Amino acid sequence: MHLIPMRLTTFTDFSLRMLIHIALKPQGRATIAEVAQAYGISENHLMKVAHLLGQAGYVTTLRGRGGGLVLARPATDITVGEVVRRIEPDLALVPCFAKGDCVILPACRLKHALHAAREAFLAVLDATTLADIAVPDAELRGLLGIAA
Amino acid sequence: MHLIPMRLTTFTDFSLRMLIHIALKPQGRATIAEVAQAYGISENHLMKVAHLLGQAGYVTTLRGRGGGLVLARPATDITVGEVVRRIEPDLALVPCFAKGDCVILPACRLKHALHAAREAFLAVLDATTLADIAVPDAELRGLLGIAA
DNA sequence: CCTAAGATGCATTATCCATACACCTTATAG
DNA sequence: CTATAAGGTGTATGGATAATGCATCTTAGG
Repeated sequence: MHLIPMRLTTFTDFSLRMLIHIALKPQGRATIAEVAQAYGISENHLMKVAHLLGQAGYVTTLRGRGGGLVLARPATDITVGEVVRRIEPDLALVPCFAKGDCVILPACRLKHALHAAREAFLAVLDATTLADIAVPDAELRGLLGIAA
Repeated sequence: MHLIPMRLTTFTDFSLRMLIHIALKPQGRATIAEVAQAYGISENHLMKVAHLLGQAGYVTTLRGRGGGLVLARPATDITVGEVVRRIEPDLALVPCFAKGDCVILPACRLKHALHAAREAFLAVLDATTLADIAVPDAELRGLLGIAA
């Protein structure tokens, strides 16, 4: 038996917000400072998010003047499930005995149910693409202060 | 947009373990001290768990000598999903704007996807009963030190 | 070569949960 | 009727983890 920490951290939250923001920009380019301001969140933290998104191959990061972030793959090709799996640290398949503190592990049936439930959770997110959640309508752009 | 803290706390973990333990006992009765010892977990914490399980109507708590905990409903009637929904504090439907810190809430499409994913997660657990995960085989009882 | 942008590491702070402790209540045995 | 075994309750402490802040470096245009 074990505990599946399935909390989505703000790190993952910010990752998704950032991708949405970039996808909504007419030219498809945004800077960290711009996203941080739009959502009123920490620029420092966002920088780390941006870096990881770059390393994971979701965005291309451009340094220097006129730089910023650009989607590295089409929005229709990036699923929410994929991003969550990649960004959320504890969603990775961790052996239940990571802490080795459960006695009935070998015979634990709850483990299977929890695993199946988690897969069902991710399956729904796998069916949702960035294009689905970043529809460039006027309302969304308005709320984010993005000119059409 | 928001963040769904879907981590299962040890509180929920203990709740399920405790229910399993009671269900596995030949006479269907267990004490807090006994369960705490079997799993090597905090008796203090377990006591709060036991109390909540009692309030939620899953067990009947009996004070005094010869007391302990007894299932208040048949194991085939208690689903894991039901317990998780009841015990996990943040799984309750919290408005996304609980913190009021997200700008695009009104137009947020990610919200819907996350909500659907959570429902899929719980649906799997709804299909699992306590009887399914507390099968009284020799292995499980052996690991818990429960005599048949 | 100045400035705008991201990269990186470290330190600090905040949050939340698990745990411990202290004391109370209930009930049965003898 | 008292001792003891059980659960009930509230407060306080500690620890893990994550969010944040700060300092410094690197890269690229103009």
